[in-house]
Parts: sequence; structure tokens; C-alpha cells
Amino acid sequence: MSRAAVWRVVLDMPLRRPFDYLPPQDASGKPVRPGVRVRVPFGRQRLIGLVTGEAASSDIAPERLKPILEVLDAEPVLDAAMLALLMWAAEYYHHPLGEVLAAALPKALRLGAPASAMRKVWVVSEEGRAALLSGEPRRAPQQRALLQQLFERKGCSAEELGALGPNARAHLRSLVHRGWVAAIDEPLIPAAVPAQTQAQGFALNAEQHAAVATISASLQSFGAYLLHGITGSGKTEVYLHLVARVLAQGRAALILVPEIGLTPQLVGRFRERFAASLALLHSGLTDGERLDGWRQAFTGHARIVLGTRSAVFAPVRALGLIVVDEEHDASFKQHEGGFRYSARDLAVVRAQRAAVPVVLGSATPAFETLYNAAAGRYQRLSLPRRTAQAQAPRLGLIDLRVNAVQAGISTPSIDAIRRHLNAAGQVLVFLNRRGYAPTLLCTACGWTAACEECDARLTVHQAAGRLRCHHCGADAPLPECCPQCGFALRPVGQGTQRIEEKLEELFPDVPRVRLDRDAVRGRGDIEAAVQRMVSGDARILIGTQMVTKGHDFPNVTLVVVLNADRGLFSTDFRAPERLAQTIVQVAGRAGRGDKPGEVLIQTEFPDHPLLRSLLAAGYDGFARTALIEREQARWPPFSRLAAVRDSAKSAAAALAFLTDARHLARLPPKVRLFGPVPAAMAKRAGRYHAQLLIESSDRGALHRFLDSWVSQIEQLPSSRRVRWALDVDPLELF
DNA sequence: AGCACGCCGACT
DNA sequence: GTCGGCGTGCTC
Repeated sequence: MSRAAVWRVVLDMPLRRPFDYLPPQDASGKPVRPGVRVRVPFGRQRLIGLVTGEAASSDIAPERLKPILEVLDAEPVLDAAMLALLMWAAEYYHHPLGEVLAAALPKALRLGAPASAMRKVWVVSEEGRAALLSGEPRRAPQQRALLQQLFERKGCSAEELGALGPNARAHLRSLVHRGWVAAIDEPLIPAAVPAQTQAQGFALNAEQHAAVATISASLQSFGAYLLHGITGSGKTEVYLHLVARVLAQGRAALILVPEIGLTPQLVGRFRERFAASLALLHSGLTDGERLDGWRQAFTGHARIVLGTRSAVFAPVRALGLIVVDEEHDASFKQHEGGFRYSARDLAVVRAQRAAVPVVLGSATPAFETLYNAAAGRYQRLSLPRRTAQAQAPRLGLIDLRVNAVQAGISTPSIDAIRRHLNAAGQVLVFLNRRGYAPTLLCTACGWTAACEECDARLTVHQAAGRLRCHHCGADAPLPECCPQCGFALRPVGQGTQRIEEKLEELFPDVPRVRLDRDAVRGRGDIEAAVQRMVSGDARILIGTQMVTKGHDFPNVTLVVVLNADRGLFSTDFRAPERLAQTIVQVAGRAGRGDKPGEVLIQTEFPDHPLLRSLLAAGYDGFARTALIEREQARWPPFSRLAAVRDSAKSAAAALAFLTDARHLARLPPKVRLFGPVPAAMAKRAGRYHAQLLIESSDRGALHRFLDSWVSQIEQLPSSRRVRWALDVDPLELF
């Protein structure tokens, strides 16, 4: 037991405890500032950690306590409110606090970069001051004049140097050489940006106006709003109006968008309305750019922070509003790495703690969100009309069992495509599978090209002449003939490349564009492809999921969904929800201009109740039916789930840890375990994956159980032979 | 997580 | 006889 007061420091490590340090020697007596970064000795390493507080004494023997080496921040990089939110998150997700805090900071800050941008400033040194007083340098009046100026202005930055005379740079070099002037780094304080009360933009229709009025009536308090607006109903305009009101109050807004939803269109609309005060924080940025965006928020320079998942932790000053656009999108849930959080759910918690409104916008809200709205936890605001006069598209099913099919495209679809092209319309053909064909088959012996490292077939990439694994990235040349029997090989099944080839054959004179991860590499490529459709250069668009996210194709009048059947028979209870969202989102691309849209969905199961219900009752009706089924099956939101996932070099090791974990569990009433089971695709990138599911109807019971169990299972010797993670509220089940 | 220390197989 | 495998333990 040590009597010395110690600072509690949390490190970016999978350790569930803080470490005690003696206060830094140069700052004895100064109070701790929770949320500041410190450099500490740790074993034989030196690490950067975060101070969470202090304690009057430590359980650690005094001779073992080491002093903090350095305090990196004058101001906490995580303020009290953010620290409290992150502590809440660490508890809720049962994840070590150090890693949670690390997730909230850009990498550059974790490595020690200054929290404010720095600039080099030249200041007169002690020797320089003495020289100046004694009249030096007598022989160089210009140098002396510069020294005098630097002394009077208390230094000058590189940008200001030019104003100090024609040869200031050369004179400065001499002064630095003599040791009279030295360069120091100083934090750059950006000029304060005045709150902008920008023109109101477009006029709102009645429903948009009602939504803005409702939310802005209670900007000073927490409220969660589901903004359910069909595609093209003008959700973004509602956001823009709300943001304008928040800025007018001198407060700031945080806008979260899905991974791929951060399109130049959306950024452009915010930028043109709110010019300079916008900071971006998304995964496409370099570490330096992310640091820059974070600093703009931290310094208060940015009044709007627009970003993806991890931007939920952005240090927004005077937060007044949070918007989560496309709140149903799975990319808000971190799916890899250690700390798996839902940015949407944390946005709601952050808004609640900050007493500000949070707006969850979607054309296809997550069923959980609809449930929360029905339960009265969220207030529902609907935008049922499209802003342009466009009517809702007509949806129809095409029975693949009775219609002739050419390379995956049925005759009725081909006829419809021709009809729309002849009527000067544009066509979107949707297939959620890139490449040429998902299988390469030997017609003689039945051999198929399989990935060595995954339980998956290799996809044929005809144009590149390659076989690729879409799960691990393996890449091999396309074999000429069957490696087993030497007979000819045939690509089987459809990918977007093959559909493009077929459409070229069917409509040789109609320009096409393909939008998938193979066809577009950079963000600029996506824009170029989108622009070709918008301008009318291209009239057929073939695309994967990518087309459903954030892009508008106003002249598309026909959407053909080539295969809706994956997802109809999945074991994952969320598959129907995702299927409905995909169909409704892709259908929303049709008929956004003044022309009515048509949507054709090809299926082998036209009588499947899910498809029937979606067509007959729309997304809402579909959701109601699906939620009743979930209630009967006791799936979320009628129960709570968590999953322990792991992977190892052998299937046995992956299962061994989860089996040990299961044996350790002392289950309270109402908490159940399922598994462990191997993942549906057990082998991926050479590792075997497995899962143990935890279910409970009682959230509190589940979390109390996890609390003690997780700290036990991480002590298991078998845990060291696997990579494992706990996923609270998992979105995908194997 | 790192990074040590510590005991058992194929090599200069 | 050593170099090095990863199993176990510790870091204030």
C-alpha cells in the first residue's frame, strides 16, 4: 500500500484494469486532468495512455510505482462527457476501456501527435536578447532590424516572415546560425468561425416542414426521432434545415453516414450550404487528414462534423444535434477488430447524455428502430411523398421457373428493358454478385475451382483472365482446362461482368456502365460512372449493392433485380430484413424524375410469403409481419443477443476455446447459450471460425452474466490459442 | 498486446 | 553443443 497520490492511466491494451503512476515530476502539485494523454514507462516499453483520474493511494507497492514521463496535452483530448460516454460503452460492450478510448482517437493522436495543429515560430533567444541590448550586430543593420522586429512581435511564423523585409529569410538564417533566434513549435489556434445563419435553401413541402418544426421545437432536450422518408422524399433537406437552426444557436451538429454513403453529392450539399465550417471524418482519409478533421472539431473551428462510424466519437464542441443517415446500414456496426460497437446506438446514447435531439433517417429503417418507434421510444416522422412529382414505382415479380432465361436475364425482363430503352428511359440491372461467374466447372468430371484458404468457390474474372476468391482475395490464373481430367471448363452462374456481356450482345448500340468494386477503383471512378448515367452518356447500368447507396439516377425508369432468392432461405433471422431493404433501396432508384418507374424482381419462388408480403404490404407491412415472427421466435428486439466469435488455425482449437468458455458459464435464469458451432463458412483465409451465442430476454441479466463470464474466459489458457471477440448486439449470425 | 523468460527439436 | 519454437507470466 502506497500513501503517495497516484494517477490512474489506461492503456490501449486488452487489459481490464488501469495502471497507477506517480504524477510527473515537473508537475508536482498540479491537479490531474482526466482525458489528457501521458507517456508512461510500461515494462521496457514507453506507451501513450490516457489519464482517467487519480487515487489517494495505490494497491501497488510504492517502490514499484514509476512516474509519468510526460503529459502530452494541456487540454484533455477526451472531455468529461466523452470520457463518461466511452466508459459507458466499455461497460455495455464488455470491452477493455483502454481499447475503447483508443477507438475514439485518430491514430495520429494515439501515436502522440499534438491535439492542436502546430506551426513553427521563430523567437529571439536569451543570447539574442542580450545581443540586441548590447547593440549587436553592429555591422549588419538589416539583421539587427529583423532581430528587433522579432523581439517586438514576440516571434514570427514562416508565413509572416515575408512581410518582414525582402531578404528576411537569409537574415533569419544568419541569426539562427549565431544562436540569437530559435525555432519553436507552437499550437496553431484557428480563427473562430462565426455561426452561419445561411439562407434556408429549398422550400420544404408540408411533411418536411412538419418534421423540421417538430424536431426544432425541442432542440434543447433529448429526443430520438425516426425520420422515415422514402427514397427521394428529401431527408437531406430536412437535415440541412435542422443543421441551420442548430448553427444559428451557436451550436454544432454531428452527421453520421454509412461507409459508402459519404458521397461527394452529400458532402457537396453540406459544403455549399455551410461553406467553411465542415469537417470530414471518414475511412477513406489518410491518417493526417483524419487528424486534421478531428482537430477542426476539437478546436471548435468546425461547426459540422460529417463522418462515418467512428465519427460518433468526434470532439464536437457545443453539440446541438446528431443525425444518423441511412440508420439501418450495417456499416454502423463495427464488425472487425476488438471493440465492436454500433455507432447508431452510441449516437442515441450520446444524444441522450448531451440532451440534444438525434435523428435517425432511412427509407428502410432497421426493424429494431421501427420497433423502438412503435414502443414510443422514438418519435416517428414520415416523409411519404417524393419531392419531385414522381410516382412510386410499380413492382412486379418474374417467375424464373416458367420464363426462358438467357445468362440470368428472363425474356420478360429483356422485353421490358427494350421497351424502356425505346421510350428514352434508362435501365438499372441489379445483381449482388461481382465477377463473371461464381463457379468454374468441369463438365466432364464435375471438378470446380475452389479456394485453398476458404470454404468457397473461386469466382471467374473473365476479362482479367483470373480466378479470384471474394473472401480472402486469393488470385490465380484462369486454367485452360480441367486440372483433374484435362477436359474443357465452363463458367457457371452469373456475375455482373457476364450480365454486362449479355446486355452488350442484346443491345449492342446502347452504351452501358458497370458499377461494382471491380469496375470502379477510386472514389473518382464511382463519380465518373454515376455521371455517365446522369448525363445520359450511358443508358444501362449494371451494378451490385454499390448502386443502392447514396447515388441518384433521375432518369432510370426500369430496375431489374436479377436474383432476389438469396436471403429467402437463410438461417440468419435478419436475412428477410436485409432482403427487403435491398429490394426497396434498389427499387427506389427507379422513376425519380417525372417518369413513372417499373421494378421487376426475378425469382424462382414467386409465391414465397416474404416476397408476397413485401409486394402486397410494402416495407412497413413487411416489417410488421416479420416482427411478429421474431416475437414468436424470441429473436431481437424481443430478446438480447451476444456472441463470442473466434478463429484459429485449426477447427479444433476454435471449438476448444468456446467449449471451455461454455463450461465456465454459470448461467443465471433467463440466460441461455447456444453452441459452439462452426461458422457457416468455417474456413476463411486459412483460419477456422466458430461462434457461441448468448441469448436472454432480460438485458440486465445478460449483461450481469457477461460481466463476470467474460473476465473469466479471458483467463482461459485456450483463449491464447485463438483470436476471439465478444460481439454484443451482433448483426450477423453464422 | 508486447516482451520477457524458459524448456525441447534441427542445424552452423 | 547452440538457434529458435511458442507456452506462460507480467507490465503500475
